[in-house]
Amino acid sequence: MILRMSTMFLRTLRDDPVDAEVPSHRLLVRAGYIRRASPGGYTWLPLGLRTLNRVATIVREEMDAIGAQEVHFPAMLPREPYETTGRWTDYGPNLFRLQDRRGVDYLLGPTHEEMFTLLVKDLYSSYKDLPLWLYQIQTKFRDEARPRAGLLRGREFLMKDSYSFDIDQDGLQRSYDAHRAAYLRTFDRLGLPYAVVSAMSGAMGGSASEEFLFPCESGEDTFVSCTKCDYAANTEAVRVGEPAKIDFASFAAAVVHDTPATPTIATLVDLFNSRADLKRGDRVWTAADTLKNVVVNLRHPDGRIEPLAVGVPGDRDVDLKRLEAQVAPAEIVDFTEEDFAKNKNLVKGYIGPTALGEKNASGIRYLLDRSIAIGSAWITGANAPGRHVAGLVYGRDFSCDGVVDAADVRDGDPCPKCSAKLHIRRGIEIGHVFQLGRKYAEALGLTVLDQNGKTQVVTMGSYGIGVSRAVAAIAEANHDELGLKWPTAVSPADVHIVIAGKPGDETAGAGEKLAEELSAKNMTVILDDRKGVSPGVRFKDAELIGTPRIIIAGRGVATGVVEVRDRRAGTASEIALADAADYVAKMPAT
RNA sequence: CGGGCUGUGGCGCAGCUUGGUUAGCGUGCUUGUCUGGGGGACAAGAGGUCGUGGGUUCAAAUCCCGCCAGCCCGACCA
Repeated sequence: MILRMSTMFLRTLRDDPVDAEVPSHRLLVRAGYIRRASPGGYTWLPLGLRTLNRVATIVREEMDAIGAQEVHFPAMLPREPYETTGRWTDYGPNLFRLQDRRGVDYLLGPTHEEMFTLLVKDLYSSYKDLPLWLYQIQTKFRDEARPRAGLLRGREFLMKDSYSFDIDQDGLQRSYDAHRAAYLRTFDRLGLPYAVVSAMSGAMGGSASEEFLFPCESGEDTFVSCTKCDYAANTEAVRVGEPAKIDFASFAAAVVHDTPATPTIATLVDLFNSRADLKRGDRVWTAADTLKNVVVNLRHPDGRIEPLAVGVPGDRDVDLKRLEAQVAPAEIVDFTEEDFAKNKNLVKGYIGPTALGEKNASGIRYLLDRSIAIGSAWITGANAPGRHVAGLVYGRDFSCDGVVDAADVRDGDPCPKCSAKLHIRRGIEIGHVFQLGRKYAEALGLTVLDQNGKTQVVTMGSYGIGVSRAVAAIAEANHDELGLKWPTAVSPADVHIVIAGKPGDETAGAGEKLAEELSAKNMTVILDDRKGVSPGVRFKDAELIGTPRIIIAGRGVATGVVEVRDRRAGTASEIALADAADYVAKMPAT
């Protein structure tokens, strides 16, 4: 197939679009792959659509290869199934909702667990039919509060979602493993580097869940990987080990001190180190000796607001994403000045554990970070303006209503598995495999009869790949200052022919002939046959568009050679015109 | 959700402080001539509800208010 630049619907931009910050967004717009159509919505131009389709094809091939079967649902879905599973409410403002002319509610599907579950319920009723793996490649809608970074976080995007249906947990594990393996092959073929990280969430119990993250500075997820063992996890999912108990039998009783004007951890530590009666003999006090207590509000899906206090070591911040993952589906919202005003037992800046907890004065549920050991002694708020208490011992002087993983995770923290140092990085989520269990099957009544004629609730898994996001991630991973440089497997064309000679000379004929030969070998060729465009522009556009091979039909044609460039390796060789098509066809994929 | 910055031909920008002829520059686009291996040269053109709605004024791109959109930062501080 020959794509002629003279007629292709394409306009490359000389300047970077100013509103595009991340490289993939900037280059995909500049090279004429996509155009913004609405906040978080993008139009795919011919080049972009070719790449999108190639990514989708690879995903499809790998799904088909493990025996999954493709179906296709509507994007516009009825309310009722989502009402049944509670997600009409749980998804909150992230769900696009609409009504028909009679006022009946619909939604634009953010993901399709309910519909797949009902489809299988509709048609299957025996264990003999299982396992069953179904998938679709479908446009998804999520009303993101802040779409950004082009395709990386849109409100409308293309996703492959698949679902497995098994009679029991063993079957689910096999389905999960098969999908996980297919994902590894898929991302390898797409030329995307990835880290597979544990995304197991406390609130979800033992359900296994792993994310495939493309490591990248502009990513929105933060994950850790161990420098020594194979442990890797989303920071939200990091579970630190239980600390050893400390014997506090010999500890002195807690003492309340006047600590005027110490509303922050830094001022508090400075005061303790500068006052003769407070400083320690053996070492200076640090922020890690203090216990800070943060109060937030939880907004439950039904709209109920519940205050929650969390205690973490003073040298750490509360990681709201981590905390939110554990209180899901509740969301965390600010604890405001008005809330402080309403609860007289909370003294802002001087909140201490003795006022917190369901049994204490404030009545606010109080959770302690898991890293805090029983028997550890702390400097912390004394619940009175300008007063702190020192030597307050957990397990002797105060208690809590539960433990939580809330403190931020840092580079160099010990690995929960082997205690070596953790390395922290950012990444873009490009895939997610998840053992759903029976939640949806139970809610929607998907059961089959087992070999004993007994009714069994089906066990499900769900597996997603962000197809349009993968295009952006591949662009992030494959570009330089000149433009894109696609892996062979997803490039919009296999080769780009630049005609660099004078108009009317033999270079145009040579380019045409080469294009025909390559096309006959089943390759897709971009042929720059534009009239009156200078060689410089042709070179720049070829590099910007970024096919892995570029052929220059220029001054060499007179002596029977063309230049063949490897855009990814940055190398070039002179090849005889007559051999060029064979040579390019045999170049290894990169 | 909060804060900051921004919105002027396709793209990148100036003009706004201090309101006042026909809103300007680069690039891109059209036409012509030249050029032809790194976004080439010269010339002549087309293209604008100055994001949007309201207000102030004799007069608004410019001042004021609302809204919409974009980018960045933040979201808890014991």
